[in-house]
Amino acid sequence: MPAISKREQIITEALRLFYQNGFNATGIDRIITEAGVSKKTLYNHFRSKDELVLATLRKRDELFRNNLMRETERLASTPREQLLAVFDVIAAWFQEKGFSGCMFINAAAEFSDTQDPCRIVSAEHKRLVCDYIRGLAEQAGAKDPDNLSKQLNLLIEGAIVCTYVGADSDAAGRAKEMANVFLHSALD
Amino acid sequence: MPAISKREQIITEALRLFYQNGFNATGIDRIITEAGVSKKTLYNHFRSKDELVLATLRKRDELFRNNLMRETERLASTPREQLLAVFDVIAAWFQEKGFSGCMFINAAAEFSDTQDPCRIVSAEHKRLVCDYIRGLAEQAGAKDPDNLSKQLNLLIEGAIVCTYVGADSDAAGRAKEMANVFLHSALD
DNA sequence: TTAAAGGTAAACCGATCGGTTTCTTTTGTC
DNA sequence: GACAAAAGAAACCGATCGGTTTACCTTTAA
Repeated sequence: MPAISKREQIITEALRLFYQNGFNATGIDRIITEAGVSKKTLYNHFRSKDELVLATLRKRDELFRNNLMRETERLASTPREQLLAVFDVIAAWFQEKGFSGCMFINAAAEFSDTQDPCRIVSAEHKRLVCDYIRGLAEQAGAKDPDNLSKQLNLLIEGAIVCTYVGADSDAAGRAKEMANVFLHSALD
Repeated sequence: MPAISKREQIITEALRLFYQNGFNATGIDRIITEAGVSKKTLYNHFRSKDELVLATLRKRDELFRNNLMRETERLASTPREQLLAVFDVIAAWFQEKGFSGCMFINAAAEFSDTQDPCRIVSAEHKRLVCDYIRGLAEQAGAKDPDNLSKQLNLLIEGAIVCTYVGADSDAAGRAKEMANVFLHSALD
């Protein structure tokens, strides 16, 4: 067993390519070339491209949420401050080179069947991010944590789209200001 | 010259298929079959698939904004009410059968190059919608119409994503309530 | 020592991709 | 009725798609 398993190599490279260039636009041949792996090996680890796509989405969810939680808790110490810090974390994300929007929004755009496993994983990801925020809202003592978390989540999605599609360079900052308004009404 | 030109037939069908199934996933053969048109005719009217995609996006922008303005002005009479009515219009859009999110968000997901003409048209569309809202905000006498329009626009984008990706069934209603908060601070 | 497991490279598969070409038929106009 | 433009049907192009197969090469553990 090598330090980095072949499976991990493939997922890592597929993650990069799918995120950067889209799912349908990225062929298997491209993935195996850049991962430095043979086609047979890929199909030893994944039954089909669909299964690989699903595995990369799950990996992305894991990496994204871990980073979100780590950075949020690094930037602020109290739950209330953390609810705002979330917007600083996504602002930093928007600045990353290679930023290509939200991979799950992108996946939803390419897989039109709502029952497609990719769509289910994408909806699940959005729910999990919202769950994290609701946890912070509860800790902060919000009157209606569920409502507050859904409001902040909507602002996050809006900021992503305004930045990526609308090329609005300060959408994260605007969303943070807007979030502050709802924080006050939910916590004062 | 027939009542409906071949060009219009092609664009109409391409619009449906691209919106419903995605751009890369929709082949030329499928479009000509469903449009009832020969391949030669399609390539008489459009130099390439890329050009057809671009034409359908422009058509979509026209149809979408015309509908948005018409419905908004049908539902409410004063600019202030119209700013809120926008959210009722998108709520109705979300309910339409065949709703597949925002075609321009979807396009941005598939065309990763920011300089791609499709991306430029998509950004332009978002700007034009925002412009319309800013016009309403000006008429309503908002203190900072530009800021208000960007806030409301961000809420619209958030509602679209929460509905389509997150499967949140009341995102439009939530966005409307949130919009009302900013309307009050900008107009009172 | 050996044999299984897992790897590589490359040929191969049928299907589909975007796009072109050829030839025939229809269509609208003088 | 003659004629040119537009459209249709279908063969064809090279490239790529997702996926399989074959043959050979390492590693590793019994």
